[in-house]
Amino acid sequence: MSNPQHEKLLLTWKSALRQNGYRVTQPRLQVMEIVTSSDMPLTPQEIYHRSLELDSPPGIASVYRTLETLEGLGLIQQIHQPGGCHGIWPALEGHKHLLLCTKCNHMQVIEGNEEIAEYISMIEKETGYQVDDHWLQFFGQCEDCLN
Amino acid sequence: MSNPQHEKLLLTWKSALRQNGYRVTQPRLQVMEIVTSSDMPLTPQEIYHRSLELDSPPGIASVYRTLETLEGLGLIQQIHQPGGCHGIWPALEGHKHLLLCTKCNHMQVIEGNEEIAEYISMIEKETGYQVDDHWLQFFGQCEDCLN
DNA sequence: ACTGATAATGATAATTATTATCAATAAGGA
DNA sequence: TCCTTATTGATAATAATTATCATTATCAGT
Repeated sequence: MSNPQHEKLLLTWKSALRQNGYRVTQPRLQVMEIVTSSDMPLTPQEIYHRSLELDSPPGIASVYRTLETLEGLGLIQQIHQPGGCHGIWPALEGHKHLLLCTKCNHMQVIEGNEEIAEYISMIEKETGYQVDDHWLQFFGQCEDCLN
Repeated sequence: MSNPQHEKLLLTWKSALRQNGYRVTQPRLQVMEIVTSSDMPLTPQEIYHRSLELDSPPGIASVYRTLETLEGLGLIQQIHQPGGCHGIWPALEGHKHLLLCTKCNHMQVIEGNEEIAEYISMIEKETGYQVDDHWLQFFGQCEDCLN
């Protein structure tokens, strides 16, 4: 509803489906409508429950299938927030940045300094947000995996 | 095994348990041993499966309970990586940074620029990593929730 | 607009992950 | 060593996701 890209995005997605040999079906349209019009990230379950307000809601399986398809086309991505996922690691003291190897999953912790303090105050001014915390992770390959 | 903080961390955790009225039990020790000695984030399932190598492995329920306790004491935290979690959002084009309101879940996308380019090259020099991507999220309160 | 091939759906069973239950066990203070 | 009770193991319950398959609806070709 509040996403201004809503209409434009829907058109893009529909043609992306067609161009890749997928049919533009009712259940897919319903899911895409919900996803593109939301102003916050939604879980598959949340999308499904929102769809129940509609006249002929899609089955839960179609919601998952549609999301799988959209992700395969690179149209959606997962957003990660504290409180989800499962990677367990000893708690980090103070403010740290993470460096993760996408090959071997090795994780390295970097002491966070003032690298982005200026950036943060700029963001606060521009957006009106009060930034309490940030989360900076780098992904790449560690020394071992490069050789 | 490769975590150098291993022994020290275990001692810290054991006294933290005792100081908070928790008993230091066999299953808890087994889980803590696995978590502190790993050089990569592990899911509860991964921890459980690793524990099966041990002589009297803990039950799966105790693995979850131990992790819950350790998290409650602030000794562990979850690490999020692409591929987990469930928040669905239209794919972002180019490089963006995220601003998330921890009260209303509103998400705002910020155009990523060169704010941390210097920081990245410094990290590459210091660690030997090749950084392919990064992930910068800010958490706080949006303008609306502040009022 | 109609038709046919088949991709996609709905309903539901199966699988997987996590949490709850409760009698039996073991930690640790006296 | 004993006693209290926090904790455990086994397993049932719940929740989330994926697989199965007969039926349906999309859309290319008339």
